[in-house]
Amino acid sequence: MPELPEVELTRRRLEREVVGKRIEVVKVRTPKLRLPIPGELETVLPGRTMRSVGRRGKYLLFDCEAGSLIIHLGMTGFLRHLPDPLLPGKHDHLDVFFADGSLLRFHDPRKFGTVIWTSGSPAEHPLLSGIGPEPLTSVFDGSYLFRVSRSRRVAVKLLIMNAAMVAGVGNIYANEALFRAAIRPDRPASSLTPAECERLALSIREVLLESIEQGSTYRVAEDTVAYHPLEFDVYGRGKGACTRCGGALEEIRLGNRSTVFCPSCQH
DNA sequence: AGAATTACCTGAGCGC
DNA sequence: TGCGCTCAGGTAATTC
Repeated sequence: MPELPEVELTRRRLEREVVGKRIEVVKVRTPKLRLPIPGELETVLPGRTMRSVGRRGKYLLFDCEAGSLIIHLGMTGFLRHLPDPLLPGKHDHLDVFFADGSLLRFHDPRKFGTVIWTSGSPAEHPLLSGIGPEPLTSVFDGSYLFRVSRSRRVAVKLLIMNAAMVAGVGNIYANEALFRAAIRPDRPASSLTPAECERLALSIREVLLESIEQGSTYRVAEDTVAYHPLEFDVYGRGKGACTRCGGALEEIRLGNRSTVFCPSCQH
């Protein structure tokens, strides 16, 4: 599933592919996602030029002069820029046709994705305004994590997956970062020491950055979309052995999400 | 305010 | 071969 690294790689790819292109026609094929795709896209976007592609957490922000198209890929969404329009297939929910004949297509089988239009600043949109600091900026560090965790007894894994606390950390990288920081995911957030918060903030930055770097060398084939081939230490390895000590990993559920950790390495 | 729970959705994998 | 079941999970909304 697209996590922050995949969204960032998508941003970089689309920045190369669609910035500067003039929108000619917009077709909303599936209005009913979890949140409806606004029909006004079809009237407000044509004639506008895509000026930039930004990112806030896992939201992609397309500056379209009159406002911004905001897209979240959800679990299974992806965006492709096609030089020559192919006929839309199943789960192709939104097409943005450009004046040069190419096409930006949003595809999402599970319909967890979100498409938003705002005529104002994306940062001020209600769905984005409450998002916490970007994990790859200096605003996010151990002291920040320590400060916001003091009044929280929730499991630390759920804290770092809370977008209001820090943007864009999903289940995969929450598991990986906690393993790297040697912290048990079910520890109450308020029990973390300043040193542990420092390790955790650093680990989150590292796993995200490494994933972006690995993914950037991974070429997406013309008709398929694949995510980076990173091998994980704990995620998806519930019955496996710890890559560090060789002991048995343990799998539990936190917030109804699969959680894997090493009971002997993580404390 | 913080915590817990639910809804949304479909493909994949599995047992039979 | 196919049926029914479970699982995957980000986020908004709801409830306590």
